[in-house]
Amino acid sequence: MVPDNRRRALLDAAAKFFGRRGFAGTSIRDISAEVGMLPGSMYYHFSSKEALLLAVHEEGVHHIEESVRRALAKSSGNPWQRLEEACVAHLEALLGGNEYVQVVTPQFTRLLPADLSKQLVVQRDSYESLFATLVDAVELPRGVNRRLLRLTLLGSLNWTLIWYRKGGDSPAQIAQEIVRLFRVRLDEGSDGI
Amino acid sequence: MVPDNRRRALLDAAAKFFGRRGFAGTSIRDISAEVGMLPGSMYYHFSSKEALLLAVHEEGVHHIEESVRRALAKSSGNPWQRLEEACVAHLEALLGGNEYVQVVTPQFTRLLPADLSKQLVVQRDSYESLFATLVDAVELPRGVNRRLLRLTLLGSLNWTLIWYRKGGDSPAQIAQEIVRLFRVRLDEGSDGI
DNA sequence: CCTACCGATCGGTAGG
DNA sequence: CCTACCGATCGGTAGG
Repeated sequence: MVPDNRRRALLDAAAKFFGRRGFAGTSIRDISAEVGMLPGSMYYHFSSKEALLLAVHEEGVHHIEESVRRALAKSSGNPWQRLEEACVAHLEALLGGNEYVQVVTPQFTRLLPADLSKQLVVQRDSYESLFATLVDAVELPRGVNRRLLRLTLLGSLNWTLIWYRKGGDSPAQIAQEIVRLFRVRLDEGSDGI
Repeated sequence: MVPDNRRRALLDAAAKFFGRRGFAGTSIRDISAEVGMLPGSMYYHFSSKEALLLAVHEEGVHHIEESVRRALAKSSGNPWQRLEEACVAHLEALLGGNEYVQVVTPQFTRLLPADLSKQLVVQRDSYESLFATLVDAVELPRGVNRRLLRLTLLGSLNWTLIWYRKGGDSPAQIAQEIVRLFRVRLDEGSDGI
């Protein structure tokens, strides 16, 4: 029965500002004012600005990872279908409106001080290896660079954060179309065409 | 015979810091110290921190655009070949070590104040429409979303900034492999297979 | 370009 | 969580 609504509110506000203005571009005063708190009071809930970001990032990773794990738990398809379902879940989490996920991208991390950046990478680690496992399971024709496929597929999905606007195709449709862009021919390797 | 070495040095230092730490994460003092100048002296060369960024960004866009235009001027291939050559030139400019180009990406722009962000988008405008023209010229099978292809291809290329390290495949090889990932099957539409 | 400086804002803290 | 405050740093300027 602990009323950590204040902590929750701080996290929400931090996610919003960090995602839109970046870490350096956001002040403790921005965040605390958003929740009607005085700047110093934030330090009752978090030990530092960096600790706040770590908490936001962890929750963002968790949100995406759970979305994908749920999708995979329901899936019984072949490797290509599982990969596609994972991509759909990934994009639904990424574009679904959750503010925390905006902070879960290497482009965001790259601008941070090295030590802070490393801690975020650790938080993403298990999710990224999950994704690698899915790509590894897929059959490919000889000569296709599996690592490049993984990086390019993930990059294409994450890049939607830049251009996606509500009102057009749904995140799920976009993910399916993107996977199809890669899959169609590559998939033939396993069909023997 | 104007010795604008100092202006040049400021631009170089700004490109370096903006690219690595972001706009908000870089101070005038970082930049001026890098070139052995006092903070106030920068304002003799540029009217504001924003003006400095605008100049860096403009040069970054110019660098990429010229690389692509040169490649296209030499090219006499079909639309797919021209698109591939443009992608190669794009990636060679992006990964070739020029510090200015790190600032030429929507992910960087997204964190900026809206009015500044808009000015950068204007600077990128002509280059992006050049790229759109190339994608428009390519033959595609029915059902392939041309806009999505363009966004995904460009996203894949730009995403290499995240993971590219010297020592592996060259930027040109990576660009060719990425285009092939998209092209192989899509291209068949025009071959009637 | 330097000197010398401005007011504003920064992340963070002591004490309650 | 607020009060009250700290030293450091910020973008920028006047005057030369």
